[in-house]
Amino acid sequence: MHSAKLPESFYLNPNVKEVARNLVGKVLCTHLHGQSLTSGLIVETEAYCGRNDKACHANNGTRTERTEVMYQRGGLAYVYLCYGIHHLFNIVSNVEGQADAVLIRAVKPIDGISTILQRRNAEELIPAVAAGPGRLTQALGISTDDYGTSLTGDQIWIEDRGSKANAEIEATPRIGVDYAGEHAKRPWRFSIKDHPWVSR
DNA sequence: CATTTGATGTTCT
DNA sequence: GAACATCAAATGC
Repeated sequence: MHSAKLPESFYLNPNVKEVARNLVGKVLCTHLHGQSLTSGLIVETEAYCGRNDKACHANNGTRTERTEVMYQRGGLAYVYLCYGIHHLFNIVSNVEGQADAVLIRAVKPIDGISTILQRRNAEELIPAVAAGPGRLTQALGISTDDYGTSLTGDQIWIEDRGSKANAEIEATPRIGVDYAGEHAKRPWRFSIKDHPWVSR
């Protein structure tokens, strides 16, 4: 079957929670550095809002070199280094000036399995290969070099392969943001219910 | 099993 | 100098 790359309009939605929920069940594809195409089914995302959300890097107009791309129009990649080791992949959403983004937390590999296993130095396809925000970036070859890459290009993009919409999506509190106080309890994490590839 | 700890480097105070 | 949207290996049951 022919798969459809999501258009820029998908990312311009001003409701970042809706974007995060809609991304669950889509397919994240990468074709980088002349290597094989790799892809994975998105099973878990988190929404970060630029206004009144202490967990967001660009909360309430905090504008730095690192977060600059979040203020651009939706449809760009926001990749940054976490804990000095892990590259975390986010999708910028909303229109220019509104710093919203969606963190991809887990995928289930579909295409380029052997390349993915090689990148992760793994033997077999188990959830530890790509269930986790630092893991899937390594599995798909994404790094901070890809900061600001447009998702309407041919390096990183997202497809709708018409996966079954009957999968139950649940909303739970975000992970690893306890420092954000009350905001950490917001149910802005979306995942496919009881899916074995959801992180933690 | 559960819990703890060390690795690692960029950003911001 | 502290904090940080994490992971994997080591330790304690």
